[in-house]
Amino acid sequence: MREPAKSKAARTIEVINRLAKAYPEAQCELNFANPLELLIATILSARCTDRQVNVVTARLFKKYRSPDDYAQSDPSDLELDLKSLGLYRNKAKSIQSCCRRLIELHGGQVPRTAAELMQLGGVGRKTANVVLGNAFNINDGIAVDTHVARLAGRLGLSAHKLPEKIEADLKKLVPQEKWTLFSHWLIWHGRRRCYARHPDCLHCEVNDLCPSAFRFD
DNA sequence: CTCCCGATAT
DNA sequence: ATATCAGGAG
Repeated sequence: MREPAKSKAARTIEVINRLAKAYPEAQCELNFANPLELLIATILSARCTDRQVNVVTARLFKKYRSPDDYAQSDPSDLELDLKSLGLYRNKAKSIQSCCRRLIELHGGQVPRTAAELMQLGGVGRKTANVVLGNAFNINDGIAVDTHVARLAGRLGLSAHKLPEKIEADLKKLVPQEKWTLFSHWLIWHGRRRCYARHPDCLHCEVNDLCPSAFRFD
């Protein structure tokens, strides 16, 4: 007699327990010293690796220390500083409009609600959730990036493609106090085991809980 | 939906 | 050569 299939809720809790044990040190891998730096770093992280972002921000954060520094800088100068990241024109434009509105609407301070963050240029749900969770320790949402989207699909936790819908599914399955950490666990697992191209299901800590395991050979 | 885009791994 | 990387705007 075979075990009845676990409910999705119970499976999610088991996945959380396993990944928490596998990655006890999981945390944000973008380097930052204050909320503004995390906001900028997260805008820059679109479609490029954290490692690349950290190389650029190491010198960027010495050159630009306040929203005014970004807002008043020559756009083409800022573009050059961001060139190695790709999408650098968009990112420069986003940072400048973001910092202008930061000054106009919030006195240069980074706001602490998703709605206010998303009114800033270049800031969507994912970036807002990252800043709230990692700069302010506010579990207001689950940051759904490329890794979280991919793993939520493979693990059978959401059948949707749109990040907002995936986030809504995950919020029902994950205890709110773990929303920020949950993103980190999936991201760390995505980077170290559940790769986009050839996931290492053989050594995966949750392969027995994963409906997609060993289907990538 | 398309566009933005360089660095890296395969 | 091609896929992928902490997405967001038009």
